[in-house]
Amino acid sequence: MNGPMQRRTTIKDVAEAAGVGVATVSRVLSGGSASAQTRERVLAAAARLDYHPSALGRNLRRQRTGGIGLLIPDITDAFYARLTDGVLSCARSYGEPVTVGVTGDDPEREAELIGALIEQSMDRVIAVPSRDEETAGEIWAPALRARLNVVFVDRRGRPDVPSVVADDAAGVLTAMEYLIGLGHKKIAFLTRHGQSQRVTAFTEALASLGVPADRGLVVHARASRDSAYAAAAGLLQNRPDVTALLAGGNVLGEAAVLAARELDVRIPKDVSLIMFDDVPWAELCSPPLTVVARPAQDLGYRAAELALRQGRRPRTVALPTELVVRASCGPRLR
Amino acid sequence: MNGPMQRRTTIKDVAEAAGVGVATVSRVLSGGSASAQTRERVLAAAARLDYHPSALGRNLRRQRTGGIGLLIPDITDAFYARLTDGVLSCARSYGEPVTVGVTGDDPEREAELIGALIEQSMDRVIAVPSRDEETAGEIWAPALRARLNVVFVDRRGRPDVPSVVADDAAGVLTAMEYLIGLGHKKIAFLTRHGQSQRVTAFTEALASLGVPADRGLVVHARASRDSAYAAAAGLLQNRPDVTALLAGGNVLGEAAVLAARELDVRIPKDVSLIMFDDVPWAELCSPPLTVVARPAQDLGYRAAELALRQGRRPRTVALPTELVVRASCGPRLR
DNA sequence: AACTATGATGGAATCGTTTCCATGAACGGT
DNA sequence: ACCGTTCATGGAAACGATTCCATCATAGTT
Repeated sequence: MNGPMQRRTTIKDVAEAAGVGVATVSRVLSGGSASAQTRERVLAAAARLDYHPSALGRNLRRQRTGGIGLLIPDITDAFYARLTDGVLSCARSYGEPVTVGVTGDDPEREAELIGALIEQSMDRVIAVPSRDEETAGEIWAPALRARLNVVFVDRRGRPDVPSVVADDAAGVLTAMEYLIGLGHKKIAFLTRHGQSQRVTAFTEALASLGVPADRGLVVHARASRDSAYAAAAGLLQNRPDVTALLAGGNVLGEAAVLAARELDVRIPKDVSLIMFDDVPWAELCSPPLTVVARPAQDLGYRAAELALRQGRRPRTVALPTELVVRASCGPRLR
Repeated sequence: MNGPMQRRTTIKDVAEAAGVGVATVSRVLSGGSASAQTRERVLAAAARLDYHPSALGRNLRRQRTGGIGLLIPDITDAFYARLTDGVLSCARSYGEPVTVGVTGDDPEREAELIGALIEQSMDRVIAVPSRDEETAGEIWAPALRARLNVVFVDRRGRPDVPSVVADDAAGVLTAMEYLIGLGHKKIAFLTRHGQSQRVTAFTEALASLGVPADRGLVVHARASRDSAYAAAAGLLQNRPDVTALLAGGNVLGEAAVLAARELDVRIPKDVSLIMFDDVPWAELCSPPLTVVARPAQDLGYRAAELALRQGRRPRTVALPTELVVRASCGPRLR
């Protein structure tokens, strides 16, 4: 701005101003041994010089950067936005910054972001792994070799890395019980990458509730919103026998609602709908959507607590899901 | 994991293995002067030792941390999630990480987060300032003194800091023209902190279109979702003469839809509704909402480009808004 | 008075990379 | 053969904070 750049005040300046050694200033500012008189002089000098320590020297000496690295698939997905909010809340209470990266569920991008975190020696990482156990193991091996404190969230990645997840299986089961209780037998599951546990739970729930499985009723969409819409529309068009739909995420739920409207499929008269995740707009739909609510903020908060924790850590933390019944499900009419 | 922690490979190891000096390794890896033969030997040694430079030494030597700091009011607000997505997209194309902080529109939290960015010597910052020009000036003074490259986004903060904003005034005017064109005279504006420019534009639009202003029709909500709902419900209850409502943000729009439903106010028969920001669920509502669309991702992307830019920068970048007509507005019936 | 223990203090090494600047080799011209 | 220029090269300083360890002063005990 105005005039030549002034040199930033350093610990040497404070030491000189207080008439002590730099080790003494460092001890005073970080709680080490110092007499009351020395402490007073140092703090007065620091205040007078408006001294703010630089993290750069500290980071080099300690061989690590503070803060948390967070890797998520999509920040515009309301669920991941709220999960991020949970991480930020917890991190803030510890005074730790959060560096966010979006992987797009692409393993190459994930590997690149992991490399960047290692380069910064950011040793606490929370991630929604883009791949399941075997490939995630490989992608995350450099991070573990570099001794990063990794916590997976929302999905399990490798068995030896702690994870914080929602009890998806219970959520799916509860939803299926509800729909089957309403008489539905032809229930579709709209899913996408990263939801293999929900797919497994769907199949197992059908078996345990005595409903014949129909493999054609598990429809996979790709990562984009357009693909989700196409999958939903395709299902509603090609399978008019379907009377209930479980959407594995809120982007899929959104696609299902739009496709139903476009095809004049009435919810819940023609098709009952349950979607995963309670997002604010679930209530705004007409009818308001019944959802399997997963505690996004809590998942994030707990993952951050685990990542910031020293010493022994639990292997997996599972948080409960909850069926929130609104008005998008009705009895089977055909 | 297994065995004692191995020391990380450093540039000295590579130098020794290649039989050169560390300055030579540094030059080879960062594009300086080196013979072809030397270059080959250094790169082979680096590959063989699986050497990855540490940013910690570089940061200290250069007196700065790479990456961008981003301060926004609320990551769970769909508009800010998409703005963040835009910042992340641009940053990724430059290979720069992004550290995210949530201010909650609280000046104290903002000041604290600014301090943390200065401590890390993170010298490129994008922020939605929590306050208007005068107070933002004061809060951001330390950042400017520390010569951080600051760009404000979505809101203007101080005149001497570049900003990337949407043309809110034009957006409000277009919306008001549309509503007045439909015959509405009693138009309410539901707003919250940080939207003073939209409020001003609302008042000016009424004046320029010859509609008498009614100060009771500008209703301020506080920062929370609950407060937004209370404000919307209060307005609809206390002012049955209102036939149109402009919501200044998507959280306010959501509150208006919920309150209308709760009070059996039909949209658009009883009250027409336009809200700011096109969010994915605007289309999901019944009826789908007419919106003033602001390009959230573009705002973020352009702000990141500006923040990463060297040399001379434009003072303000204004991106256009667009009225997206769906089905939540109708002619005045009373 | 001498000895021992304890706490405060400070000089300097350390962390890893960048970059300055001196040095030497090689090449071209006279 | 000598001189001047250019390019490659490497030793070491620098960046700022932390932390180790030697030193000294003080207090208590014998």
